[in-house]
Amino acid sequence: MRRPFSSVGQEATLGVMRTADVVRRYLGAILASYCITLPQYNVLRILRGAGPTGLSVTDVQERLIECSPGVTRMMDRLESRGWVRRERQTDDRRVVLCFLTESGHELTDELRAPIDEADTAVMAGLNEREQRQLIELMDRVRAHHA
Amino acid sequence: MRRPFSSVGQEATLGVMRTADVVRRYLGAILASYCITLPQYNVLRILRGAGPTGLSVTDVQERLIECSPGVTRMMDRLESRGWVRRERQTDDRRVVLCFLTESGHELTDELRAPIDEADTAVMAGLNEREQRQLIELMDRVRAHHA
DNA sequence: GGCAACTACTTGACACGTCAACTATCGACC
DNA sequence: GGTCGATAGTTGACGTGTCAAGTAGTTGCC
Repeated sequence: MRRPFSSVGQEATLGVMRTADVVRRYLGAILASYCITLPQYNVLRILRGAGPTGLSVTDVQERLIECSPGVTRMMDRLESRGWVRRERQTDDRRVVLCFLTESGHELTDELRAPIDEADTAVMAGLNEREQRQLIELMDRVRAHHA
Repeated sequence: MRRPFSSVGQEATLGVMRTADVVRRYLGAILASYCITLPQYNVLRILRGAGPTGLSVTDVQERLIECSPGVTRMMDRLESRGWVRRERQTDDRRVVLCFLTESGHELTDELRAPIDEADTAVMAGLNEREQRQLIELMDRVRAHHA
């Protein structure tokens, strides 16, 4: 090893960020062949889960744990590609509801299997018990800061 | 839980990315009070580790696992803030060597303790044994795809 | 010497993520 | 009913990560 870590915490934080980069790049490469990015796919997946009632920009933002300006602009792109439709709520006109279009449903249908496969493949260095262990450890890291 | 995961792999990949976001935001918040970003600090830390011989842009890029264009532009900013000095190597004029300046040394000296503390704090949900376990699991995830 | 292939880096373009500031709307209270 | 504060969303600006294309310099081979 080139770098001597100055603490276990440092090694862990760097490890988490490096591992996330590996995962992101792996999934991103799969999605690139469908001309969509990982953040965009995540939004579509969230809207899909919401069903026909749709979600407000704030709802999507909360599920992404990301700032709302980013969501607005993401929706701009997703709408211009025809995967998302936006509509102002009538009873509270401040709220913008977002829905998956028919085309968006088709895309997420098509992507479900390859992404599921990729999620499994990228974690293939660990068996199922170890993956659950990893999940639990990470859950506790996040829980401690919530 | 709102979202039922369709596989253990999916839960693990989402967990890794969410945990990395938490870590990034936590460390980023500490660094923001020193008017520097996490990626910038990482570059300074790398240059510091290299010592007075400096590092080429490619060397830095390899350690960051990031594309070189990003490194060039990061160096532009770090140089304009006076933390980094660049110099063309004389025996191979394609290579640009990067060095930490005196000011850059002072900043990294000042940041070492608070960042060490933050690395520990952000992982405080796990004891040391668990942190080592997490590190080992993540190492194996990365090793499997290297 | 001269040309071709390669390497190191830079630049342009675009997708994000984030902060600050702004607009539109709602709700509550006088 | 009108004003004030809160809320939902948008826009501008900037740092960053990435791809594609371009430039400068090096090496190898004739």
